[in-house]
Order: sequence, then structure tokens, then C-alpha cells
Amino acid sequence: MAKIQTEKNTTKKEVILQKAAALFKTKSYTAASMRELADLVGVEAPSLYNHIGAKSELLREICFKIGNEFIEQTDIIKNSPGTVTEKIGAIIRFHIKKMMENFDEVFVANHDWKHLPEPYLADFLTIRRTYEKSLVSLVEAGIANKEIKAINPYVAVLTILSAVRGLEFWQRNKKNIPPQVLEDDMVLHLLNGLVN
Amino acid sequence: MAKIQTEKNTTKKEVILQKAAALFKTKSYTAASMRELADLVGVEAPSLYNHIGAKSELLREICFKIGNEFIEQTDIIKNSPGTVTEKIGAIIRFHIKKMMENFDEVFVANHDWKHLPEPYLADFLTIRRTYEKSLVSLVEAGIANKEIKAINPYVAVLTILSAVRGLEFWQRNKKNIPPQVLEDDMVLHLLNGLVN
DNA sequence: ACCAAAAACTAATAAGCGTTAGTTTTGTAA
DNA sequence: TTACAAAACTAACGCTTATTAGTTTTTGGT
Repeated sequence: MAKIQTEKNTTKKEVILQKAAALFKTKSYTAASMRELADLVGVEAPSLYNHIGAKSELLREICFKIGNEFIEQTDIIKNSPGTVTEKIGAIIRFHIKKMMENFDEVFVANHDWKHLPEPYLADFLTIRRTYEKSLVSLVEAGIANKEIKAINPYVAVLTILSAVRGLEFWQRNKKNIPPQVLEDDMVLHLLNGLVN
Repeated sequence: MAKIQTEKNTTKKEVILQKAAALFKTKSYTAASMRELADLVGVEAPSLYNHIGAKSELLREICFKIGNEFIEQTDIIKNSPGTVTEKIGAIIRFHIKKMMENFDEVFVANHDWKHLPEPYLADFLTIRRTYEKSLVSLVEAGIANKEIKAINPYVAVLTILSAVRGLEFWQRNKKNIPPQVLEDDMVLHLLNGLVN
């Protein structure tokens, strides 16, 4: 049982995946080459194929890992006790934390899913639509509740998801603002609005 | 004076630019080939070079055209009379309208600016930072005013810009919801919040 | 120390890329 | 109709791409 482990109990494939996410983030999937990835890993390009099947496999694993993590955690939050407003706040906070902790992978999943080969592209889009619908139904419950303003629930979900996604552009400024301020202020803005 | 005009007083270069924006939007700049673009234009690939200098020139013209339009219109709004809240609302509405009317170009400018060659990349980032700062100063004025909640102004601007940008994902559903509802609901959400 | 498996290497392939060169066709103005 | 320029064409260049084949080195268990 050859345990091909590198530092810290991570397999070589996990190292490749992590470096790939970082590379795809900075150069984009299509513009990143397997030779560049090999350089980052510290190996010649063909050697990568002892651990992976294809370049697109890297993209696929990144996208579906992140997609599934979002679905799982959101289901947990939806099925916990609390008001709709509290749940939406918790989901926003989870998005923000995930984006901070798994920045490279979330970035790549957001940007490069378009380059997934079929049938994975179709699967990914199905997952995403399911996720959106799940959030829409939560907002609808809040509207029925009178907890939430009677705006179009799709618009509300789109606004929330897009706003948290925008943290992609944040990373570079992250020294200036403590993460907790960022999280609290964005939740306040999205739930209670900008104006006094 | 050979007037190389195609239908509707548009030059061939403008046709190429428009088709390029549509192609870059669907395939992304790096993954789109000049041969594909030529197919869309109805010509062989080398013929494109009678009208343009390079593939990257197409990206450059798309990005800077859109960037400058946003700066100009936002300056007009900032220098018009009205409360800060009204101005922010007007800017949000302008973003939404621009996104609907020039969808392909706005999409490409948002997604593919990263592939601009230097020194244009640096110029583009400067323009964008200037634009963000201009919006931040508007929000700061509103906070000083007591018109606006005392949240971090960078977070507020990021939230707004990201939310309107999210309309990229909207286009496919646009039959379901009238544009005016979308615009009104998003402005309401971003200004007055989701909860009652 | 030995053996087998894992993983590295070098070399090469076919395909696609943006772009250039050189030539022919097209369109316009005198 | 002739002349000239604009814009199309074909052919090809040099380069990069992901990936495969074949071989050598490294590794880990006995």
C-alpha cells in the first residue's frame, strides 16, 4: 500500500489541485497551461498525468467540491430553527466565510465553470439552479411571513448571491478592513438597507 | 474615399467588434479563436486583419469603451442636484440599464479585462479604482449627511457594484420578470433592505 | 539487498493558435 | 474603360497546447 503522501497528510493529487486552483485563479483556466502548473508543483508536465487524468478533471473537481459544500451547508441552515431573516443572515455569513477560507477554489468555480466539458457542465448548472431555487423558496417563506418586503424573490436572491460573490475583488484590500466588520456591514446592508 | 460601410451606417470594424463581444461573452476571450470570429463575420480569418491590428485590440476597445461610459455618466449624476440617496439610486439604475442594453460588451469588460496586455491592463485598473473611489466618496458624503447608515463605505460600494453586476446571470430569465420590476426591486433592496 | 510498483524523466505527436506574405478579387472614382 | 486602393482569398509560418509512449529513477515493503 504505497502511501504517496507529501507534507501534512496530503496526497500529491491534493497538492496539484491546490496549485491548480491558485493558477486558474490568476490566469484563468483556458490561459493556464499544464507546463505552468507543473512548474508550480515542481515537476515536469507529463509527470502530472501519473496523478490526474486530464486538465479538465482538475476544473471539474474544484467546481463540484465547492458546489456541493454550498448546497450541504445551506441545507443545514435552512433546516435549523430560527426566523427567515436569521437564516438568510447565516447563509450570507457562510458565503463570506467560505469565500475567505477557500478563496482560490471559490473563485475558480465562479469564473471557469463555463469551461467544464459535457456532461459535467449540464450537471453543474443543474446544481446551481437547484441551489438558487432553494434560496428563492426561503425568501418566499419570509415574504409570506411578512418578515420580508414583497419584492421579487429571484431578484432578492440574485442580489444577495452577487453581492457576496463580489468579495472576489476584496482580497487585495483585506488588510484595511477587519473581516468581521466586512461581514457585519454586508449583512446589515443586504438585510436592512443602506439608508437610515 | 472608399466608404467600407455595411448595413446601417456601421463600418466593418464595428461589425467585427460587435461579433467579437458576443463571441468573447459565450466562450471567453482566451478560448475564442480568430477563426471562430471570422466565421461569425462571414469571412476568412486573415481578412480580419485588414480592419484590426490584433485580437487583443478588440478586447481593449471593448473594455475601454464601457469603462469610459460608466465614468462619464456617473460624473454627470454626481454633479446633478439631489440627495445622496437619489444619486445612488440613479447610478444603480444606470448600471442596470447599461447592462441590459450593452450586455455583451459589459459582460466582456467585467470578465476578460484580466487578459488585457500591458500597459492597457494597468490603465484599466486605474480607471476602475478611480471609479470606485468616486462612488466611495459619494457614500461617505451620505454618511456625513446622516442620510446613510454608518457602514464601511467600501463595503457598501462593493455590495452595490457586485449586485448590479450579477445581472449577467439574469438575461436567461428575462422573459419572466419585467425589466422595470427588476430595476425597482433591486434599488429597493440595496437602499432600504430586505426585511420589513 | 531485492523486487515490484509508483512516479519521475525525455522525446515526440497531432492539433490549434495568432498572424504574415503574397496574390487575386472587388469596388469606386476619373 | 482604366487605374488604384480596399479587402478578400490561399498558403504557410512559428509557436504553444494537452497529451502519449517509452524509459529511467525513486520509493517502500519483505
